[in-house]
Amino acid sequence: MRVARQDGRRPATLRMIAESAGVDVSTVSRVLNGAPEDVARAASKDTATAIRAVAEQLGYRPNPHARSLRTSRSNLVGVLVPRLSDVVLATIYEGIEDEAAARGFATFVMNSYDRPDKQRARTELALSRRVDGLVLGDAHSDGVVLDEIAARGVPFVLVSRHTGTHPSVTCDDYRGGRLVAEHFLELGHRDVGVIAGEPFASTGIDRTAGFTDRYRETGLAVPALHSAFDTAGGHAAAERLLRGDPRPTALFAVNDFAAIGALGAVRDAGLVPGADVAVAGFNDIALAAELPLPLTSVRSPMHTMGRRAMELLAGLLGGESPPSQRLAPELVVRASTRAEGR
Amino acid sequence: MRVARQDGRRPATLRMIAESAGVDVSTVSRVLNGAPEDVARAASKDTATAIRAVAEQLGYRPNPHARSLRTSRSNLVGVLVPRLSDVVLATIYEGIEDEAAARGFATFVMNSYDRPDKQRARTELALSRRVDGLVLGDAHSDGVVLDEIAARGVPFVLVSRHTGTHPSVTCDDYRGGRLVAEHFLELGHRDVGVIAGEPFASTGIDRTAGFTDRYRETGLAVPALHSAFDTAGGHAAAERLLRGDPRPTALFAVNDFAAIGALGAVRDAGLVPGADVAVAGFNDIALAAELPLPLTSVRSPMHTMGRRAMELLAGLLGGESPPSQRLAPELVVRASTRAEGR
DNA sequence: TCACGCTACTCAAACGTTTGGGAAAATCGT
DNA sequence: ACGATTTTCCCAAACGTTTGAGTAGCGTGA
Repeated sequence: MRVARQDGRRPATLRMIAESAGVDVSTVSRVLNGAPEDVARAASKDTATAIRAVAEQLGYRPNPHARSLRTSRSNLVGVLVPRLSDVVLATIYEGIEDEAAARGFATFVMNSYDRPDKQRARTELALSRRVDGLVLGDAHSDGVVLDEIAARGVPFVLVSRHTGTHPSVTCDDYRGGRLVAEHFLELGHRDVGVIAGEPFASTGIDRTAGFTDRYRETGLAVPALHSAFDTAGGHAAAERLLRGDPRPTALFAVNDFAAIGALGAVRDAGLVPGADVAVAGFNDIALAAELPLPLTSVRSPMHTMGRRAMELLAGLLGGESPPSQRLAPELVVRASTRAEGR
Repeated sequence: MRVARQDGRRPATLRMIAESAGVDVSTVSRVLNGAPEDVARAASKDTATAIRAVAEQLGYRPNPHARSLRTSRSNLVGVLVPRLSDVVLATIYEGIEDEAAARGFATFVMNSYDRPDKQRARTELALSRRVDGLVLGDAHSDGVVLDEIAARGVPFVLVSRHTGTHPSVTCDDYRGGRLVAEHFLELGHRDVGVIAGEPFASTGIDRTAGFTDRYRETGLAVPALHSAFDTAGGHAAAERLLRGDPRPTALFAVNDFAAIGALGAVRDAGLVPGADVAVAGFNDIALAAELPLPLTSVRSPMHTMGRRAMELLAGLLGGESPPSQRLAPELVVRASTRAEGR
């Protein structure tokens, strides 16, 4: 096993290798960490392999702090999310992390709890850690914190939510909302309601807009209620919508957790979810398929969104200005809308 | 708004402050980043305030790379978890992050997917980033990867799972298992089964042991089946347990997601969960209370575990050797076990 | 033979901090 | 008034890298 490496001693440095190989540290640097053309001009094939041998034997790992200090590039990126214990954001972050790792970046994640003061404070913290850029999953549609960050010239991309013209990778939420509307219309639902999520999140806004636009096109108005993105929020909103007259026969929650809460509210109202009232959610989290009453949901490519966002940021850091992306959603129909409404 | 700071220009350095204040950079360093006694010996009250004024005006932030290079301390810690999109681990990580931030540490999180090769690779990555220490949430009970890490002299603490004598912060899982057994016994369940989780995780092992020990004390044997920690795993294991003769009237899943899967399996078997078969889980994730059939579960202090783990690591890095901690679990009874079994 | 251009290197400075060791100036004790 | 002490500060080296600029030695063509 190649475990022991350098047990008690300090980590190997370029200088140690240089001395051991009888060359200058600059030569070692170019051979070990330089571009192929650099290494060609820096040393003969023989010295290069000799250097590499010593490096391997000493277990050399470049010191990232020294490198960052010299190059003023940290290969660090900061990631801000509303809340990591929300599985949607956690999954997006997994995508970000995977892509970042593949590109040699390391990431810091932090929760902003969707609070502007925390957003500012956490951004500040990331910046003080000298990140090269940021991936923001907690953009608010008013965009004020974002504009502040942009004004400071910090490269960043948005993920999941979008705002203004800032580069972003999102799901085509509007399209997703329409998909649900189509589905409900096909099932014959004419009295429906939307649990619209937080008013500052483009996800909820767009999903709601897609849905209501489609209904408006058929001449039907749709009541929509804002709510927290969690079960409690969904429950409360559904409760109120179910008191409407006429009572909706189908509910669209812009988020799976809210949809789960809605299922509970339907049951609490003495109705049978899926039969009396159809319920659809959004994101298609793993749990949706496993619920006692499997939940119809719009699958959003969360992991891919994360990857793409990191790709975009890498592009940005490389001096390009890659275009925003909107990824296609997909409706997954399950029992919670399969039985005929009414 | 104090936004503009230093728009286009490079970040402020000690030298810039020193020149602007007419003192040496070492003086500035001591005043700005030194211990109170240091600053006292470094400059008069007046110069100190003058220096601080300039620093503030220039928006000075110490360069962490330069500092780390000089001190060979990074104030970085690496965190390894099986999977961040598991809400249990995400919540623990939130605790870690909160405590780390409060102590001026930044954290890298990475998924190991409970695979030893990934554990090694990710550890290597963290180490190459020069973390001061690690928090490991993915310890396997065989402990081989851990021993390798320990042999390299890297400070680390375990969280959620424990192994050997490595410092750890865990829930008292054994106790938690016993609590569920007590509860089941009080309800009169004599034929029960355990969905035991992965065989390499101390969480599953201890929870199962606590439960079966309690039953053994009353002279009853308990069938236990290993499973993945997710709904699918719980579903499959429950299915098999329900085929037992006599058929169990209560199931204990060592994890809430597995419990949710078990609920589905009970229903699929034509039985009524909560009435025909009681089901209890572990962790008491937020969802447990919100399910159509609210789930009885053992609450484990996930966030606190994270915080404490980071505290422990900080202690370790400070040269102490703080003792491992086992935090108390708490049984939360809900409808999934409230109706009489049988 | 000499100017020339390679090849294979070396030199030295710089990135922004921290920190041990002074040292000049001010203050104090007697 | 003079040595001792304290206050207030400066000097310089070091952490490990990268990178622009140079150079010794060698082969080549005329």
